[in-house]
Amino acid sequence: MCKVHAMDKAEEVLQQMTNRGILPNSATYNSLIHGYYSLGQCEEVDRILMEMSRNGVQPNVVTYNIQMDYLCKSGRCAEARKIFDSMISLGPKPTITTYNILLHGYAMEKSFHDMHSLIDLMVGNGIAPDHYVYNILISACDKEEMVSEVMHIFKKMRQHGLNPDVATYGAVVNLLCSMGRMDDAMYQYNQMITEGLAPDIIVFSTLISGFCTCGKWEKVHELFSEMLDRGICPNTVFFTTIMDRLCKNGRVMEAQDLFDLMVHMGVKPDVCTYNTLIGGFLFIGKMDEVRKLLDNMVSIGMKPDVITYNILIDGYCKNGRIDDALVVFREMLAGKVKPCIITFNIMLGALLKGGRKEEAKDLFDGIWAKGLVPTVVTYSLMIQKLIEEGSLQESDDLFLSMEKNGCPANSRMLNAIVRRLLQKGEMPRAGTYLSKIDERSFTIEASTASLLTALASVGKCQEYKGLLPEKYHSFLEQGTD
DNA sequence: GTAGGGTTAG
Repeated sequence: MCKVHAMDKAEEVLQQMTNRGILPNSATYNSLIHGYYSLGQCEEVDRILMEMSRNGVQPNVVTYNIQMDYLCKSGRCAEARKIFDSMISLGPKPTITTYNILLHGYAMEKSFHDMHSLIDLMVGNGIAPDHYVYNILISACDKEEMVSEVMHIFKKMRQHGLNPDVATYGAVVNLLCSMGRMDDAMYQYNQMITEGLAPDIIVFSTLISGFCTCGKWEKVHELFSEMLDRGICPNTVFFTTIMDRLCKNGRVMEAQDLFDLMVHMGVKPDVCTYNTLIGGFLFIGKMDEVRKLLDNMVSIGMKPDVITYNILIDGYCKNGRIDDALVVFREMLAGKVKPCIITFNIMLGALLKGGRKEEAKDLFDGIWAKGLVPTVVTYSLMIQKLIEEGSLQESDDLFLSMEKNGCPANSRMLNAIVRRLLQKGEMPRAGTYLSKIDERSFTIEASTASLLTALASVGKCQEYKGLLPEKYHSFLEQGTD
């Protein structure tokens, strides 16, 4: 019942069992906690946790895993890590699932350093990596230069006695398709069939999206019939995935055609489908089409959700209509779809970019009153603006208070700060933040490195060397060639 | 019994 989100029914059963003197245990409560988290109802989770402790039922490893998974998927890995650390020191002992949940969280924020040190810790604690570990690693790779890395991991897993499964191939095919390397993707697809694995709907949607993006319609049709021949029915996610890829490539009218096709085939669009298409029309600035879709949504009884609003606000901002975005934002504050931290991040970013710092500052200060927690992205936006306008003491203070509030900077944020400081010619401070990248074993991004190189080429190499950590001197020297 | 990976929107 929890899995199908029939929480009222589940609560009823809980009530019945209690009435008959059958005491719920951790597994009973875990089912409810998982159900409420997947509906985003954290107050209900807190209520269950209180009830658990009142009845003397201890949370077990699964309880913590569920909580960690929720935190990681909400972009709050730092908080999940705290639970993990307390499990290491006080128990219950993390299982391979616990490691994988955190690993996936780090993968979502592309913290490769954290991923690798977690795998080291796991192996050090006597747990051998399984399929999940390898598949998470592969799916975190999303850049051209990572293809060889992925192929390496691919080989390595076989050496450890784990044969790639459908999800492994799915991740590899996805990477190749996103690089536009359709021939290589098809090679892997054929390879997987040779190994006796049955391609599923995800593999087909990935390949078909790839061919749609490059307009190879004959391959699209070929794969689509092969999918049907294998008895796989296209579903909502399948169509939405392809529509998203089309929209991102500016082929919004083709996405619209697909929308019509899915309706024609009797596959029901969901909120995500509408949001995808709305985002597409905003991207090409067709506001009348956006309006039509919103009306259409409401007319069939589908409710726009927080993401619909975020897409709208973001779209208005990107079309230079910040005041229209603010109107929507205020509607949210007053209405029943409450803004989330991402809504704030979008609005903050747009106000700062538009030079409206005072309004941004007020918005930032109001986050806590809405019961929301700022993320690295939120702080990063504010800090970069402070640097840009030269309020360096203030930016340092905000950085410190951020980390003190349990939100440690990640690699991307530190790199962004260093780039801003370099652009402002603030070498000693850039040096300080470069050292933080080093201390935390993060790596310097290509764009940061090339900025260092470019700066050195204006002839101040020696002067800069005294201000930056020695490790980065080679970038300066490249600039003097 | 309850928890984890590869396609979809901010």
